[in-house]
Amino acid sequence: MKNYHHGNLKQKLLDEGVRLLVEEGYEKFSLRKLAKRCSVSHASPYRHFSDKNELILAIGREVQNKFNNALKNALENAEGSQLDRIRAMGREYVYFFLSNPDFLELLFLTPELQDISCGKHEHPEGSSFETYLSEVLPLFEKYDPGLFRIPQDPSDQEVQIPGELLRPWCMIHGLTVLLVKKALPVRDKESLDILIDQVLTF
Amino acid sequence: MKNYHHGNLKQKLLDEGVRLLVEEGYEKFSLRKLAKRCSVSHASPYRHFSDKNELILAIGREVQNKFNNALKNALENAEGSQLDRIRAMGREYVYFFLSNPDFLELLFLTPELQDISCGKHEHPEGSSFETYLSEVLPLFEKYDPGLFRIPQDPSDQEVQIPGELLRPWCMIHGLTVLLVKKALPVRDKESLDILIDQVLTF
DNA sequence: TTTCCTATGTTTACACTGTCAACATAGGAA
DNA sequence: TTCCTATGTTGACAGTGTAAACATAGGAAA
Repeated sequence: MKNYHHGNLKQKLLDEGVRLLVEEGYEKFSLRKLAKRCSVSHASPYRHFSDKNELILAIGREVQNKFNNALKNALENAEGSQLDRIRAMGREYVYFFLSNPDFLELLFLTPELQDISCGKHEHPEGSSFETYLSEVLPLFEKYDPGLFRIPQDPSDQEVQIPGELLRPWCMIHGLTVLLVKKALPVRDKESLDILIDQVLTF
Repeated sequence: MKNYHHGNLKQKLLDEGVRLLVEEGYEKFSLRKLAKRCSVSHASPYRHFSDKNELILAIGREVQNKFNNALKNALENAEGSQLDRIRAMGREYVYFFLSNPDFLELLFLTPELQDISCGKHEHPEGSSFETYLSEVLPLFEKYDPGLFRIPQDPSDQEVQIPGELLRPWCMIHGLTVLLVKKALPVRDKESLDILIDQVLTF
């Protein structure tokens, strides 16, 4: 039997998994469909992931990395004032989820993935919020960097995120949800960018 | 056979459905479990709802109504300046989802439900965003009410929501997500309220 | 009262799902 | 050359959504 061993099934599962997720949506995603797509029997994913949850979590990390890189690039290539740079990142934030609406669910709603996107830092890449903080931090040298650390023990903590960083994040995330869910109609990219700037005004 | 006909199964499915959803979470929710809970055979829900989706959509509307009423009450009972009243509503917004985290998924992520929570108005109760707009509108008499209408045809529309209303909504929704997903630790209700006020400062 | 219709329930069946255990083999380590 | 293990396959199982065929309670009509 030829190609009994696949070679690099794990990565193929991840790549094809992202595609399947985009095509079918989170609800209709299934392990067996994914296995079939990779031309492999329905149980073989279990050699690489202990669980469906574990697979989706890994896919989430892939998407998370893309998202973080997109934000980082936008921030690094932006010019102008601090506010200009934050706005550039905000645009990228919106674009990212607008062109892949299912990623919004994936990153912020999958029960196991919420830790990745929002807070706890079990894997080295860090959460999008942490990336946001650490990237935006240099724009605000006046603050003590210690202020931005997300505490290890959530049970005994004071609110530590300064409003100057928290508020843009809340704002742009809320706007993204409204846009992705089509609560706000936008005519074209111009008016979208105007809307983003309008919202990111402090 | 006694009680062959149930009496009011439809409402019981909705009530028990909300409970099941809270207990098991959105992922593990199943029609058959719900039927068993209602002491009824697994196919009987189909006499009242054409679909699992349709049932969840109906449950969503129940939750939506609770949510809208909670916001409305908070706004009506609030005193003080316009900003004070918006902040009161913001607190209620956060409390609601913090005490029932699964409702956040239900209202804003269920594919079919996004229309309910966010924008399109197929049912009379209106979306939470519309409720928000129509309730908050009186606080801003200086604006033309026409500005706040969500347009019927999304394809040919200008951005029409004034920033004074859009920004608080984005803000409080983004904050809610961060809090529900535990990205931001809060010690107690006092510091939570401080955080909300901090974020809702314009 | 009797008849019969329909709303609402049940039963059975099917394809599909996640998951596991038993098995098979490719390809490197000893 | 031998054998081990990582990686694949096959078959089974319980649970899922859904549809079709069937049953009856309880009111409408006679």
